[in-house]
Amino acid sequence: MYYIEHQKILVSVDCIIFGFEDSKLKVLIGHRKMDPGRGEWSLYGGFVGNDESVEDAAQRTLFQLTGMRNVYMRQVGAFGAVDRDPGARVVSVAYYALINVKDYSEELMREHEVEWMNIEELPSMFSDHREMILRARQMMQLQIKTEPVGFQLLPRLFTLTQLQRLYEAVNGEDIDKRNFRKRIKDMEFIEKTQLIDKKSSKRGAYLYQFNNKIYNEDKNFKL
Amino acid sequence: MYYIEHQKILVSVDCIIFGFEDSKLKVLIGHRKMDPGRGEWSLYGGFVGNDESVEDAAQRTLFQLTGMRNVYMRQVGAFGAVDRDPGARVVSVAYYALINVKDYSEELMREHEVEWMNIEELPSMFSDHREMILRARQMMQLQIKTEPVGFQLLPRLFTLTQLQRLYEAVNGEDIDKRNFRKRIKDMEFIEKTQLIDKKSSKRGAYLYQFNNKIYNEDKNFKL
DNA sequence: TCAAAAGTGTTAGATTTACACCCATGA
DNA sequence: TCATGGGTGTAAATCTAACACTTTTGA
Repeated sequence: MYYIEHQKILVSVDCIIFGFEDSKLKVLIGHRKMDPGRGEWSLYGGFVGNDESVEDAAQRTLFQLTGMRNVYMRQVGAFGAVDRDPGARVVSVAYYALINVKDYSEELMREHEVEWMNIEELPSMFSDHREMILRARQMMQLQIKTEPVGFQLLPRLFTLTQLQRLYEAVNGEDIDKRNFRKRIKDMEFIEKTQLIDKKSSKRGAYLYQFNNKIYNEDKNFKL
Repeated sequence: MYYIEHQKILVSVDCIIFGFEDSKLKVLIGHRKMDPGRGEWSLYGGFVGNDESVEDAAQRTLFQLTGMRNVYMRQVGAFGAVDRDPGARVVSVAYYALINVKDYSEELMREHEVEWMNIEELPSMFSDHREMILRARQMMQLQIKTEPVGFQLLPRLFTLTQLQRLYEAVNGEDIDKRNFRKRIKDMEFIEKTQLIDKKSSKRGAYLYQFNNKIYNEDKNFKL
């Protein structure tokens, strides 16, 4: 074996799981179930095993929490302050994931005792978890401007108002409705269906869907 | 102690050191001096000790190689494939740094047997070091559009042509000279001095400098 | 009947892009 | 004297931002 003279360190992953509900960007957090720090608000995380990649560990952790696979996930970065975890030296790699709130069963939420917290109203949290969330949000804000990732947070069929509220929630500022719709119309991969949503208004609104095949033809997204 | 049931892993840092010379973006790489992989093209790296943050380890590693402190550095991310290092399981956190080629002594270059490699002509490299460099470059390309980090790669005094060549090298495409200079003129924190550089042309060109104090007043940068 | 959300175009201003010639100097 | 890099302005096209009213329908 090589590098034997060097010190090994615990490596963990933490999942920042974003969801969108009631026109608000939310993040899934719970109360820490182990010492030290038991009871504090915390991200859901796990340790990286010797025989799994860091990426796989993040996917596995997300699966444990949500039962979902093939979820959109991106690395936020490594957090490596010496005293970031009061229990031991742990270097953690944060990932953010985008899921549709409706796909996450309330049953699992109760089982893991996690809840959707409004991103604008984060409590103080265990270790550096709050900074992780803020960094993840910054990255997501950049990402969502140039790649069609917002659809991960919506149901397959969505109204234009929902889509607009999503962008407003992520970026934290209002968007002009007419300008927004004009830009959407230019994107052929956001397809209008003939279905009408009657839940959100009396009049009803057309439902749209993201067509990934068309998007892949020229990947021309800008919002 | 907590978390005792979990496995510890070697954590390393790798430094992607960018420089700018002969109108080309370059990266400092050398031949690996240890087994396994001895002799392969490699980034300069080091292991993270138990009592230093990952960030500090990166700064320390950079200092070992260049003798420089207070260098502009940003994390690229964690690389965690199980078999990325043939010697052992190692999770590595990559950082990129921007330095002025002139500040790096040829003596140290010889001592560490590293050289400036054109970013467009990267050889195949040890482990995932090539991917690290490519990711670092992508991040740098984004960064340099909205923050005045390019000056880190230039001497304190520079000509507008040098600055333009730098942006061309980073983004890999030519820029119109008149449009470029128009944009520069709008930025008050890029100050014209009365000094003339005679090295690069017979006529001579005015030297400019970045004024960080003025920049901090309203941080309005866009290129 | 009225409150609430859906839907729809135009215009002024700002920004971006394309483009060509003269200048100063050392070799 | 000429080759080399330094320096300069304008106009067309594109993009962005601001703005208000009509429609539909369930309560």
